[in-house]
Amino acid sequence: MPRLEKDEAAVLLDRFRRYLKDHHHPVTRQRDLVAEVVFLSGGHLSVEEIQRRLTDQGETVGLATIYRTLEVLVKSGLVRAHDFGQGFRRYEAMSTQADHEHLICVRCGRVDEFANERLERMLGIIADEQQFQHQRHRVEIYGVCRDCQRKDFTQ
Amino acid sequence: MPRLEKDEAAVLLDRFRRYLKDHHHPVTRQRDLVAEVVFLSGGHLSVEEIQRRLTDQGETVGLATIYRTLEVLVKSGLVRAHDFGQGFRRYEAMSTQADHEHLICVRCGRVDEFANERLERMLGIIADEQQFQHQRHRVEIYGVCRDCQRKDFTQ
DNA sequence: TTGCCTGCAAAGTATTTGCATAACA
DNA sequence: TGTTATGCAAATACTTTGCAGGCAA
Repeated sequence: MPRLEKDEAAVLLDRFRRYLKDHHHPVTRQRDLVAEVVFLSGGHLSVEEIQRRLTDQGETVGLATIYRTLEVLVKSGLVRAHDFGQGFRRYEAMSTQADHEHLICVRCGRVDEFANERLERMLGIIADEQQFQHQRHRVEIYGVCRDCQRKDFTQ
Repeated sequence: MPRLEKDEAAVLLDRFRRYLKDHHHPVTRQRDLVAEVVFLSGGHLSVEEIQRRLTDQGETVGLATIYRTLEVLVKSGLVRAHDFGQGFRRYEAMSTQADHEHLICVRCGRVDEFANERLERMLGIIADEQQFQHQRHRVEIYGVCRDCQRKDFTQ
């Protein structure tokens, strides 16, 4: 599971600040805080989880501001939005790592990642065959994660 | 693009009626109407589109009833629900055809299908490698469809 | 100083639920 | 006749928007 290093989070945060400046958007305390939480986590956070982490840090940022900051982060290309069909979105830092896809546990909701070059290539070829101009794709495998399989045995 | 034949729609409707009877759920006019629209279309309909088609037929079915009927249809296994990240769900008849994946046009929202056995096999293997118990998956390719590419040229 | 940001509350969108009435078996 | 469905309206969950006041450049 690729978790972002503290160094990488710092790099991303720097890029975000530069992005804001380049686009004449003020760099504010709230934007910094939200971005930092997403970059440091490296996981797939919901807005609720982001707000909880901020609260745990003793910071208060309004929900609307979190949503608005995430919008900017997505536009900047530093964060990616996901909809895993759970009724809300999840946000993920776009580190320098390669493209990856997701494994979603239907029991516990945990989201893991995997990367597979052959798969990526195959999708490009399939799109070509259909004369479809490929931009991006989404591959999600739903099932039971290792931990939840273990629980089946225990019980 | 596999569109369902009228005959196949009739078969599916029959199965749905039997499913209702087997589960001691009344077969009502509204359930019949909603199921028929989905089975005959063969596409990927939103609830709004389903209601519009019913209205066009001169039938009035309440929104809540459409949602409740779709829930039963999904439980019966005759219809599949999709979330293509457009802010609402789409529903598709599960014909006898093989598993397939989707191509979603980011311009016009059109949804096309493709089937690829090698891809299906590869996903099973990837899940195994990750010790993940594969149940189902979702592969979506986002980009520009043939028609919208053509429009680029014209303009 | 000027303009964009923030937080609150209100609005919005897709979907679900409660309840009185109506339809199926 | 006894369930269960239906339709309306209200509720819900997540997200977006309007606006008055507050920071960043």
